[in-house]
Amino acid sequence: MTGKHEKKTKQAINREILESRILRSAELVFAEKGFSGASMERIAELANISKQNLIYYFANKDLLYKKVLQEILGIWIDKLQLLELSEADPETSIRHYVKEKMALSRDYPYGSKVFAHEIISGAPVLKPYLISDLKPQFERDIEVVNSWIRKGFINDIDPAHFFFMVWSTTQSYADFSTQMDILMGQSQLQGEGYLRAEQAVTDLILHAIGAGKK
Amino acid sequence: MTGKHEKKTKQAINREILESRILRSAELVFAEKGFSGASMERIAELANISKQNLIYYFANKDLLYKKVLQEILGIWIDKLQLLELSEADPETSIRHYVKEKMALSRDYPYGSKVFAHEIISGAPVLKPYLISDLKPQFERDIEVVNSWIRKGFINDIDPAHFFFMVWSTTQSYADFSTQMDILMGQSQLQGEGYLRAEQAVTDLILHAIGAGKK
DNA sequence: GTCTATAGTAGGATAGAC
DNA sequence: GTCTATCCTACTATAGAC
Repeated sequence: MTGKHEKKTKQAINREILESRILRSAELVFAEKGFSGASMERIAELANISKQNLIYYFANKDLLYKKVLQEILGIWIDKLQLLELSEADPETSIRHYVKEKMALSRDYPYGSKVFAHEIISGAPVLKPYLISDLKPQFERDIEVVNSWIRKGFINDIDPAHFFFMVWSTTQSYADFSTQMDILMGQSQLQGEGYLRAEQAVTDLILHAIGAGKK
Repeated sequence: MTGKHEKKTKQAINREILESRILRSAELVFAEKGFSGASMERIAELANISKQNLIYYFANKDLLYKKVLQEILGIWIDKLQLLELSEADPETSIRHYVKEKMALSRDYPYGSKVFAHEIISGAPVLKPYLISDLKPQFERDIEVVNSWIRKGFINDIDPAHFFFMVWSTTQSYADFSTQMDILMGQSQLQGEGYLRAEQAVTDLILHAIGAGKK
């Protein structure tokens, strides 16, 4: 009935859907148990397929782990280019940057946790990608901040350590959410509470660099 | 020759030395591989004893892991009481607090990483201790900051999110050192470089809350 | 493309000699 | 207290039927 090409497309779409379901399951398990603690069985179970079928789609655990990591790093690098906004004033740029980073922590908490596990473990898999993909962007963004300093728009801060602060602070809302939930009560960081967190972080960071003083 | 009691003491001392050597080895392996990735064999190897002998001192992996976690949490809670300094002005208190926290990241990087792995994984072991030991101190410290705000010493910030920022920023110098080394060059965070980091972080945080304006 | 069965291996833990 | 030998479980990965 259906032509060969149409059939293939449908298959391809199904495959894509299943693969992304597998990747989301893997993300969750790697986030909770780390690489070694994650079992292919558990990932398959969450994706509602058999372990053997999982291996059909992703030949082994290493490959699956690598895919999950590349996915989250790709999203991060894609969404976070301070450079794009270099025309804008520091306050607008930083507000946007922090908002995006906080949104990533809210929308991809498991990816963030997998990334954190990986870096803490010494980045055995991700190291080359940090060098090739993250470092160039980091250096461009440093230059943007330096130009703000030269123009007197913000305080004479250390740009590298400033970025470390923004990253660690915003990412902690994903990585350390367990601790925050314990200390504040879980409800304090959902819905409205998360907006308050975003506002608080933005305010602290803007004051930290003296933005908005013109 | 030696009396019974003296002998026992000597044994006890040797035991203590060996146990702390084991704990340091375990800290390192748990930091690099997480709980599941760490093998008792590897820990024993680092401590220069046999796996079976390791089990003689620490009956199983869970127990060893728990000990390592309790040790680092104990050190942190012990050294970080903002309350103790509530008599001092905000700038002095915060300078001291950040300095201590940065020192902990430098001196106990592996402990910090084990802690991070644990929290990211949902704090399955540490949760009760966070509730019983960390939370009360957190609430006292929140009150100290609130009193500063009431007296007009610092900006009207959100104390909880302020602490999250300080913790995540300072701990990232232990947990995310791999990433920092890649981005800045490893030499940039040793010796003098670490002092510069401490200075940069302190400045950013003091400005963030508007301390020192009196 | 999905399943059953199973090979292969790593690692935690125990028993018992010395 | 330390060692050798061994058991047992959990998990990755492969082979082959359907």
